[in-house]
Amino acid sequence: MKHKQVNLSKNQHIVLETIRKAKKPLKAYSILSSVKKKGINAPPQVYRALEKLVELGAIHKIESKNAFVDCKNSECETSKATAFSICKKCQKITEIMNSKLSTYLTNFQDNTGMKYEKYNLEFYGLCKRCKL
Amino acid sequence: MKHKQVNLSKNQHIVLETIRKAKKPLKAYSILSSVKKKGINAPPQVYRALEKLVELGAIHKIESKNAFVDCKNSECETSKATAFSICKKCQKITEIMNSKLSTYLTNFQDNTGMKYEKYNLEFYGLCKRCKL
DNA sequence: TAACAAGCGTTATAATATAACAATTATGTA
DNA sequence: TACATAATTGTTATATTATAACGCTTGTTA
Repeated sequence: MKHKQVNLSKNQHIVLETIRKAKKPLKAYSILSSVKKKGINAPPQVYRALEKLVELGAIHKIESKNAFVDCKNSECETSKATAFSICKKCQKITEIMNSKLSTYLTNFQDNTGMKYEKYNLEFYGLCKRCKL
Repeated sequence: MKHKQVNLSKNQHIVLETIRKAKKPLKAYSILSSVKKKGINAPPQVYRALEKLVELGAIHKIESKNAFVDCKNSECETSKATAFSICKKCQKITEIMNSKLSTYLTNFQDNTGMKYEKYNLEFYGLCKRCKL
């Protein structure tokens, strides 16, 4: 699985590596406290890096959690089509990579005449382990 | 079929009516300033009402905007399956009511063994008018 | 009518995010 | 090279969104 980090700036690189090492989605201020030892001191530095990384498709924002995960999908050049499953109990979040789903949603048209360029889908439920 | 607002408390009723009258999704603090004249003075009063109304399915939260809209879908007893289109330019937000879509997503299963109970889907793009 | 759940009002504060500005670094191109 | 310019950085301050905690009141129901 290929990772994208070639043209990243110093702060972008630090933030991305922090997110990649995490096993859970990270919140901005949690990232901030992790990277203070690397010389990143203030929120705007983190938020700017996050914004850029989202643009690049290197990470995704879980909107309902205000948290960030790295993109595991090598086909994901930009964050135009994202889907996640979120366990309500253990909070485990998994990116859903299902070509039928993404094809279905990418081609979806409602009756308002709107041209969709991007979507984000968040499923909630109980994961395999928490169901027991 | 019971009307959704019959059993609402005073604050819940005020907040719901404010959202219903609005033509756009409202943010919590915008609601707060609208309802000060009706005796609601502090954020927790608004947030409590919003939480309950979301639970009841009377309103939905647009996660990527931190804003609330009333549910236009009479079948929507609780907010278990929601989809919206969001215009990137004019910010117009429309609830998508499409039974094929909701059936497809409600029955969707990925390969992680997770049981989905709820989803929220947000499409972004340009609405008919802004496309021109 | 006692007991309990739900709701209320209030103060304070936590958590999330951005504005604004000056300085620095990277990149393209004449 | 040298200049323009776009991107990035560091910093302070502040805006925005959301919740904790506490005691009181109201509504429900056994």
